[in-house]
Amino acid sequence: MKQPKVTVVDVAHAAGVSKSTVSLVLQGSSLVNEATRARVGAVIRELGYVYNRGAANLRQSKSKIVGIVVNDLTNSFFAELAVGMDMVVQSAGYIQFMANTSENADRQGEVIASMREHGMAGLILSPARGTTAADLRPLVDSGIPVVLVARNVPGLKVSSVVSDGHAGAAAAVRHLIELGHRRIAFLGGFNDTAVFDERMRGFRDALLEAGLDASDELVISSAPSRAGGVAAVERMLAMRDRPTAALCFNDAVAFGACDGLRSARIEPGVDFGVIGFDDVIEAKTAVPALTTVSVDPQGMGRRAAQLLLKQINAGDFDAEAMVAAVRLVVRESCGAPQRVRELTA
Amino acid sequence: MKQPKVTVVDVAHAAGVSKSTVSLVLQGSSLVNEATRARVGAVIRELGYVYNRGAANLRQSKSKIVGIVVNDLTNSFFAELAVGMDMVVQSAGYIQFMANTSENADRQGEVIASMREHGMAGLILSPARGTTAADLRPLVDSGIPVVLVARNVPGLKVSSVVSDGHAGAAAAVRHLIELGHRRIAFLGGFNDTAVFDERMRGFRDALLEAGLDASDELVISSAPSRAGGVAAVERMLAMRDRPTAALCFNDAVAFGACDGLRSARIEPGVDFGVIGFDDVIEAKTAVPALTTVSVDPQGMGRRAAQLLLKQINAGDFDAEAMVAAVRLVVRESCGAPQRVRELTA
DNA sequence: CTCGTAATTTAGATCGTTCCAAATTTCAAG
DNA sequence: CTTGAAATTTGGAACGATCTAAATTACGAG
Repeated sequence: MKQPKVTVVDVAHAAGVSKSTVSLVLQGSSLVNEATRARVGAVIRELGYVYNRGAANLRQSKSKIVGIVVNDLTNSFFAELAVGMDMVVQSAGYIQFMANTSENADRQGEVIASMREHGMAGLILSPARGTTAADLRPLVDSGIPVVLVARNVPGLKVSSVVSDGHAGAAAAVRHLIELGHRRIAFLGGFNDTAVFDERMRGFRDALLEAGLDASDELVISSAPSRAGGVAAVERMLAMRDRPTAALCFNDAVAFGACDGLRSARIEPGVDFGVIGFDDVIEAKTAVPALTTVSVDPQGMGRRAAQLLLKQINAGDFDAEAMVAAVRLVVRESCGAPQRVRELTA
Repeated sequence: MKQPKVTVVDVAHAAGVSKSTVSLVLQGSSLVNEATRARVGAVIRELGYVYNRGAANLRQSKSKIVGIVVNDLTNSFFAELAVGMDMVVQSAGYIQFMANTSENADRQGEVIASMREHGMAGLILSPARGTTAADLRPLVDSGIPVVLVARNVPGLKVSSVVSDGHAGAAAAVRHLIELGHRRIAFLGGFNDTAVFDERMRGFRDALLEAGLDASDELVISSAPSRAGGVAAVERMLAMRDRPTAALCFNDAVAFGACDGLRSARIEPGVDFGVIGFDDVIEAKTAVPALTTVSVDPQGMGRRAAQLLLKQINAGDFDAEAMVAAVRLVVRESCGAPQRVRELTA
């Protein structure tokens, strides 16, 4: 079982040439004679030679490895993101270290350090909650290209690809207003994150633009989860002047909000308008089907990977911020006339 | 920006010792004097030295890298699987190459070859459909530990971690029988896969054990997707002696089956019993909530990773087959008295 | 034949680490 | 002071590739 590992020298010896020639063949150089190339190729296959990229990198010091670090792979939004990256990384002939941090910034620091030691050429990071600029500064300063995706880290001069949370939230709110709602809440999400901030500002701007109330009490933050949605909706229902609709931080919160409404005997989509954010897979099949802001995570992942590869290949580069467009997918939970709009979107 | 990369020699020079001593410090050897260790450590931090694991591996020829190759990361079942592996791999101080194959065996071959060139110490593979023993033979023969997970590849002597499809299917069928069903179908899945075969046999054995009809016409294969479920249920409804319940190949098929039943004005969970397989996240929140066989993919991932690491550390090892237990989660789609059983499971 | 140029091939240094064998330092006992 | 064992430190050869500069071979022209 334990093969004694064949190297270029073995191949060279077996083919009756020098290791330099074998190296040339490996690189597909045009310098080598056709007959020689064929002979060496045959020997390579015969001996079952496996190229040692580590040894090569040592000399060349530029690897074909990128790092992908994601905060939560069990969330289908981020899984799609990762798959999008995977596609372009693979077809560019690179391979990726990929790690999940479970929103743990310490763990994130460890895996990034480990990837660095292993010689990654660049990193795509969907940062864990609580990631600070200081955490990433050493990496960025070392000159390794870094692309942040989905979430930004304030105070850091690196490239990023994020969705247009402001526009998405505003579009959602405008739609609710159009449906006749006049008092609208924003539910869920931790209010210390950049993503929350952006979506919430979109929410507020759209209200102000329509001359409606946008006071702070309408913004109820909570964990960005189903449970958080339940909690937030409870607090909302306790208000004296109750809203008639809500934009939720993400789809998980929206589902939780629906749960909470039902246990108060309020039917989401009929008695109360609910809109989510992200358009996760379940949004389409839930009851009622969730109106939500669709983000195309796979496309975002692809774009982030393309940006990273571009920066790796360019010796020098500047930080570049990309904002991915979003679109409102109208289904049933907002109480709109059924499905009419989704078809035209 | 472009740091001129500091090496052990630089550190050695700055600390006034030899590179051998620095190496010793790096490895935490007890041979080195406490004062020296401290001084070197300080210099390392000061210069921002980054360990080059590639160079080290070259000399030691044993890396801290494992490969994880998954057939479909957008499927939450496999995403959970990957997260389980990630957890144990990370805490063992390893780092993983991770790639998605989208059920493409060619792509799978490419990424595995690439990972090999990069020097992975072992591989966990959830094989793409159509993977043959011949595809993996060279890798296995090279002595690199391989663990197959979720799906097996017949004719290959490697370790594997799979769920107990036979027992799960049998338990589901017994439950349906207990509820009074006497004619039960098996819907969906490609009948040329090992997983299909196993679940289908569990289905048939449970029927025979109860003295019920288990003829071939009750097994209707199709794509293992929502669309496949719709198609399968249509064919089932065209039978003269119509079943009153069905076990589905997986949850996606089960959802499709529900869709198909509804468009025939048959209410799943009331007029017809449906059971799925895998217990994906949506199963709990669907309407009706899906009765299904729960597999604990994260636990399976963890076990697979533990097995792989064990084999990597053991110089020599034997192929080991693990079968993960499953449990039936009774919800509403099978028409059972609501929720009673889930609480006791 | 002999030459010069183009086409091939090659020796040997190098990348950043580990590891062996040997050298050096330390220090308590004689 | 010596001395020898224990404690530290170190030079230099690997590891498996690439790369440079130089060596060798081929071949058509004179």
